[in-house]
Amino acid sequence: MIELRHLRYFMMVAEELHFGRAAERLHMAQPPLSHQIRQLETELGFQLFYRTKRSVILTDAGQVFWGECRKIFWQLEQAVRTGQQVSRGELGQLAIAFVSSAAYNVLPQILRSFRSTVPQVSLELHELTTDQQVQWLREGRIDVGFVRPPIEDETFGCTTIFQEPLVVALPKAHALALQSQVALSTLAGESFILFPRLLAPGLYDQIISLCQQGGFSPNVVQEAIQMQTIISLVAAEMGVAIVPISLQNLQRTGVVYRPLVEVTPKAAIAVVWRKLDSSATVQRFLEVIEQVMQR
Amino acid sequence: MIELRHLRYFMMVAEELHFGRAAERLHMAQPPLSHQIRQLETELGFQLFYRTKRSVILTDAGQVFWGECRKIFWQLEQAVRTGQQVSRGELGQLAIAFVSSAAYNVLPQILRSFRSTVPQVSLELHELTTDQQVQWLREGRIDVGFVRPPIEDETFGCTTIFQEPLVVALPKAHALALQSQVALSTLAGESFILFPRLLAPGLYDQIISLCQQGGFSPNVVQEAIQMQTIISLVAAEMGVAIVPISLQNLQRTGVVYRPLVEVTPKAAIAVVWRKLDSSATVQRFLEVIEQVMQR
DNA sequence: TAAAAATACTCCATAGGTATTTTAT
DNA sequence: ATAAAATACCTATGGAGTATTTTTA
Repeated sequence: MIELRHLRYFMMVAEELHFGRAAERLHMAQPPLSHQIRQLETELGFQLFYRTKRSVILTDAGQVFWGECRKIFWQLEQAVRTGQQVSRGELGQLAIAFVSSAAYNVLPQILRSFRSTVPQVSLELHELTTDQQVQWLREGRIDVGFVRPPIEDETFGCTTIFQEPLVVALPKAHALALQSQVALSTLAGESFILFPRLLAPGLYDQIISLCQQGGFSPNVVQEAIQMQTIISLVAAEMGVAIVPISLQNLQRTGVVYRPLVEVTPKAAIAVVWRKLDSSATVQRFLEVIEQVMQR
Repeated sequence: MIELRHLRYFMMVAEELHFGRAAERLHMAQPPLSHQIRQLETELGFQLFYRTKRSVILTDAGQVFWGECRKIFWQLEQAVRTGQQVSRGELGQLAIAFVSSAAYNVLPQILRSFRSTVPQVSLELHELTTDQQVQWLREGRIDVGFVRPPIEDETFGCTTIFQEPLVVALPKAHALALQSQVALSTLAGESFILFPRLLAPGLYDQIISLCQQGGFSPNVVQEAIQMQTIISLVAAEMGVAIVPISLQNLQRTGVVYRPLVEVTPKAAIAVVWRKLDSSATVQRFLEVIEQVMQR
């Protein structure tokens, strides 16, 4: 049975064309080296060297075999190297999902930082709602998600990485748009645009309880799934919306953002991943997030 | 130190995902297999399998490493296969030279036959004179030559493979062209076209002594190196020439070939090769020649 | 509790060492 | 005469076997 040892010895003898010197460089004695080469030759079924007692030269077949052996060792190095890279999460692919609003705050920084530390990981991005992300994570279609917490499933790891206050999005022509900040109670009679509770129950409940704190239940006239759509509907004067402050980064003509007079609960964004079977790449990604958050 | 044994074991465990069954298929016991895999993992510096006592699955790095290992084994097979082919002379290249007249008799058959038996040997052909071939052989620029014997050098192997009578090439308008065969003595007064003695001393001497047998020394008015040129000069009515009969295959308008009345010596063609350091490809080539000659 | 991997040890095959011979220059 | 590979024989590392324990589903 051919072993790499045989090939290593062969390469050295082929390089030195001298069994004694080759043995020396291999830190071994000459007779076992001769023996191993002989063994390799019988295993291969052809001569590698043309030996006279005074000189050793490669046969034609030996020369060709030498070239092939180089490829083998190169392949082996490649195998070890890429294996190690994957194990360190430096090579591979990562499927990431995010709620639409995450694209306006944490995501850009994190992705930039991750790409620069491990450029050999290819990314796949999906804009999904919180509940869709939970589903996709379970199915293994994504590896990490940026969601609106809380996440119930105990098999998932989940850390809040970002918190931001809520603001009111108003049509530009709206009377309240003249004020620099808006009191909750003044929104009592307004038409509200909101997303379906299922999509992000945590944030939904925060908004509802905030309204209750202002002494009213919001009159939801329209539901929309994406934050962009909600803002568009505000621009179309369909109503007002309470949204995370980072949505200000989505400047849309016809819409203005105003802070609330009251202290609002913070809308959080969290990373989620499968606690079991999370790859080194995911670990790397989480490390990068931690680093980014510290700054 | 990583050995192919480790990789073979790893491949089997990766295939079975079960140490017991893998060990069975490798005709060995389970504990040493576990041990070898562990050894491989420490050598590599990363985990290949994620093991619970109930199940074995490949890590991401393990999967990648598995793919790389497949390539390694494929490369190894390739190395052995091509080495064997080269050793059998079935793969490689062969530089062949030939005197111009050989192109009209033995060469075509031999090349056809060789190409069909060992199609993976690439051929390089050179039309050279006998003395040039000897030179090129010494310099290693060609591996075999088709020459006009004799060859003095004892380090060369040399076998006559073909013999042919000599004929007279005459201008079509020549008086002797009317005869179906020509007596030597009638050529006594003719102008002769001949090649320089150095190019093929054997054939040259044969022609000269043939003329002497006819009672005259040829009056050489023109020398030419290539047989085609000699025939062209005959066509141009510069003189007559004595040439090997296979030159009849070179039909040139204005030239006719006539046999001699006398029994002529035979012009021979021989193969030459370096006796020392002759590759398997050369051996193969010589075998093919032998076969072709037997038919 | 049962199946499967890991651990602990034992053994022997063989890689590798030493001494010597052979052979080509 | 000498350098270098081959041969003969010996040693000991470590690969593989057996018995047992550990672990988790």
